[in-house]
Amino acid sequence: MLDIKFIRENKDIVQVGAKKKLIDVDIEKLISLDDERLKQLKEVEDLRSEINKVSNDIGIEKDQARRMQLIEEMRLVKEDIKQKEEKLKSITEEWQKIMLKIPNIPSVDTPEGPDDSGNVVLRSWGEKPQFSFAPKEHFELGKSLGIIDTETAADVSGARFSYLKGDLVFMQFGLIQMCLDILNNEEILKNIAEESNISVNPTKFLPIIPPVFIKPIVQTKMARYMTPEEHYMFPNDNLMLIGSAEHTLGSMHMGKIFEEKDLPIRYAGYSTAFRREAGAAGKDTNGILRQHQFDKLEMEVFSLPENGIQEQNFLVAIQEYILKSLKLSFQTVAICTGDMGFPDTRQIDIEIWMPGQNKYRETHSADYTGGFQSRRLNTRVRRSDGKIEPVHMNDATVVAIGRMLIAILENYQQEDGSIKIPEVLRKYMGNKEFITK
RNA sequence: GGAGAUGUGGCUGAGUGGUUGAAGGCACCGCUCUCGAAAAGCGGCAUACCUGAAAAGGUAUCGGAGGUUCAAAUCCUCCCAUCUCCGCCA
Repeated sequence: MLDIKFIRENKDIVQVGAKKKLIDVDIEKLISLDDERLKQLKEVEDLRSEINKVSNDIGIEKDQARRMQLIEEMRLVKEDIKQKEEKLKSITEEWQKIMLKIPNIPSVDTPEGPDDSGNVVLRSWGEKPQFSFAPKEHFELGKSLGIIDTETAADVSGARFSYLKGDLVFMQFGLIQMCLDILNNEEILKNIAEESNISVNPTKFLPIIPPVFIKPIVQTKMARYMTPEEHYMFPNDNLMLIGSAEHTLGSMHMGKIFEEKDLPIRYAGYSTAFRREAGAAGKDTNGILRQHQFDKLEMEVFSLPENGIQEQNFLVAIQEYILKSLKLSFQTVAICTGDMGFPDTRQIDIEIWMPGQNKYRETHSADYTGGFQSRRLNTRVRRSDGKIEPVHMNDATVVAIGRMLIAILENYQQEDGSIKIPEVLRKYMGNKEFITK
């Protein structure tokens, strides 16, 4: 969330920012509510102060009669506090509700727009592959090769589940291993940064396998996928399944204060992601594009505020480096105000060209949330001058398994229905060249 | 799942219901000493919020949430986590 002080001092910016994100909030109402809250808070604190003072006096008062009188007086003050506290509590609750609804403010370079039609292509890379035959969609290829089985999965688990089999499994782990090797190599990271003219520390990404369950209260602090319908809930255990490793990576340092010299901290988290896809009924129902369950390698970075944008650019550069290694044609897109995530101040997506579908499809996202999540999580940094402030947080996809497999299947398909394995992946797949029946 | 124990500041570790936001130690920062370092000495060292231009003052926080009390780290209830033993298990 945003800092209430910041909101008070920049109410126009906050109001306009929410409007651009098409989110309806009444900042004026929030501020008048905040005035009321502060007034009430002061009253309660003054009364408490009185009790504290007099209680000390009572402790050293020798005169029994005087003592009893003070105790009686304080008993009355306590009644008064109780009433005022209740009022404060209800005001604070309403205040909090509005605070949680205020989205992060879009960065100045975020394009304005109502929905994905307002997104702006920043750059594109690679030639779209030309085929001498009509390219197939991934589910046809996967089915005929016997490496994707959604039908059995539908019987066993329902729609939007799949069995990935054989070489596709090797490909999944090959991709993950390849990417971990990159993220664990400072030399490569340094080169990626230099080639994109990004000035960041080449600190490696520490690989993490995080929990896939999260407490709902913590999920709220991550401020992503806010409606309960988007999550698998386990009320008996008061737990829910994560929709992304981001949720349990970003919350790893709740309540912690970093030292300035320890930043940036970079993680590469591998986990299964679980999504109910409640709002996507009937959309992308074929194959493995939109699944309830998929594996994903995700980057999460904690940095100094002034380095946040550079970190995001760096994460995007890493994503692009990986796609270039795989020789996949893609475009990098600045997501507009109406399409971006609630906690994001700047969102950049990558879409890979999918020949079977004859369009670009989103495969990667890079979300810069600034201090928005960290303020809720209470993850901060102590600057060298002693000042403490929220750290800035970035998260970004490395490989989202379903979609990356689709991209490879569709782009590397051959006329006979076999799949040529991208060269960089072969060493992770027993030097195999093709996936065949 | 059963039995027991424990949760205090960055770490360690005291703490009888009444100037305890919390002794002592370590770590850290500053100063003195030194050519420099070490050692020693002196001082400083939690976070959030409120008031204030500032100095400063106030409130809250001793795993978490409630409660008792004029007053709670200290008493009560519930929850959570950790440790040990047993059981089960990849």
